[in-house]
Amino acid sequence: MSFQTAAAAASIKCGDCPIRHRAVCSRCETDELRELDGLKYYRTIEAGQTIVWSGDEMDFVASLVSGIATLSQTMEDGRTQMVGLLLPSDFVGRPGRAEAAYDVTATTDVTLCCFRKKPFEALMMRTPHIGQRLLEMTLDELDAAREWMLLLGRKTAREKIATLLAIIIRRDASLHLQADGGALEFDLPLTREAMADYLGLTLETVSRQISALKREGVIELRGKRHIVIPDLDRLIEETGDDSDGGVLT
Amino acid sequence: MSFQTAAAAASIKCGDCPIRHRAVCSRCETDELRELDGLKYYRTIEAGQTIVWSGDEMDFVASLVSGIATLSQTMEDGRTQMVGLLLPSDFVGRPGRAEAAYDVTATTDVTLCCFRKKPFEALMMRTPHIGQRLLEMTLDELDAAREWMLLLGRKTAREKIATLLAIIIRRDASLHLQADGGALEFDLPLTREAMADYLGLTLETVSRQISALKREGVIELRGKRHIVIPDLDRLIEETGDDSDGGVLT
DNA sequence: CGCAAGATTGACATAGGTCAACGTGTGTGG
DNA sequence: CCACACACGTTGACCTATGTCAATCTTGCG
Repeated sequence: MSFQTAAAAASIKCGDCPIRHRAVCSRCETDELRELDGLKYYRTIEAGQTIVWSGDEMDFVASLVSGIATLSQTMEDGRTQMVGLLLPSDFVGRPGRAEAAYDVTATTDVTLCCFRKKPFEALMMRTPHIGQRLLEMTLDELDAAREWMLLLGRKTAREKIATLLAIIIRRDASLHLQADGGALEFDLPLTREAMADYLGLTLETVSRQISALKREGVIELRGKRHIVIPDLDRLIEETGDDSDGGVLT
Repeated sequence: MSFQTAAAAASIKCGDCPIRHRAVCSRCETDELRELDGLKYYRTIEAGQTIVWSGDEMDFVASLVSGIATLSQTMEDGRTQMVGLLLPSDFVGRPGRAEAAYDVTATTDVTLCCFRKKPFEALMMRTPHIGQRLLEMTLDELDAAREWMLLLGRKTAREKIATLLAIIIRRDASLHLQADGGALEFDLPLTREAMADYLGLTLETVSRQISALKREGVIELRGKRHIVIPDLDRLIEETGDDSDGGVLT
């Protein structure tokens, strides 16, 4: 497991932090921020590296500053299921728990803003704003997990793929908004295997369904990872969800 | 939707409440309890009735006092997936959200301890103990949801059934502890259809797998709903989980 | 250039879904 | 007190979506 302290990142002041308004610390006042500023330290992890293994002692919690990481569980015989996708501003670790419950793996290069667990927990007791925000974030994650349960339990392979693509777009849309009428496009941040682990499929099925969607014109591929959606409504029909879904509204 | 105020239940003082030490209010001090006592009202729902429909305006939150309820999501074409099982002390509703996100259905007769949402939210702002406990409970639910994602995405039908039985036993064990060496037994609180909705299977598959487990002596049936486990380790082997699993330890 | 790592595709196997018939048991009304 | 209806459960025959195994293609990189 390789990591290093990011010399450059270490100098970021919380006030300038890119995830300032979305992370656990988003509700903190100036003086609370100052305290966090003193506690925090940055850590960077290269793409492909595992950040923590399930069962490891975990003496820190963190906010994901940049990059993408996955939470996954693996059975003894190797079957694995992704149980969460961590994006910038998401929280890693659980206050009040000593051991990691899941494997956390960096999908791209990742920067974490870490806090040693004990001081963080102490701060949390003194600072209701942090607990409040963490509750809100946890409730959102619970909703996402439950939406995923519907996908895993009841959707077909094709619906699963379409849903994943739609979710990635929805997320992307909230950042670099694109022309409404025009074609949407984005880079898949996941390998076929990672997609399979997320969707409860095999990579072969993922590959076949992507090919099928391409053949039928629902999506276009530019290279293996870059996807173009000529007609978003068409894609959304394929997800099996209620037609609206609140995308881009 | 039929419900009524439980005249008898209405007189329960928080101090005597059966879920006093596990629910959202578990950390509250005497004076905080007094305040809750003033806010709360009881509501009972008969087995089979739906408590709220997904999308409904929801102007209350509640603790489940007795009985069992389910959270589920249904797709337009009728496919449904249970996304949570609510047991006594579990919390219903989400502070800060106006509409219910899931159908909540009473599986058995159910008693709720309700709070109108606005006053409860206000109380939560003033009383960190409630938010803290709710965070803890939400984190536990998130873990449970993620464990269920592994089951839905990667387990075989047989493993799914065995896991469900093991979970019910684990829960039961924490109440009426039974002789360690002796056979464990319990009543299934769910129909085959509800089990299927929980496990992402059809009821036929559930029925077949239960028959198979019976045929092979992993379980015994007394009537349709009462289950006897002659050898717990044997059942746990069938779940596909790590051998220990922390059951009864 | 030539190999890995990722991705695609094909042939085939199978777990679980679907449709349909048949049990079982319990509460209700004649 | 019977019977019969209805909800729940079981079982069978068959089908299909997805998994498995294996060969081949593509592409970026040392």
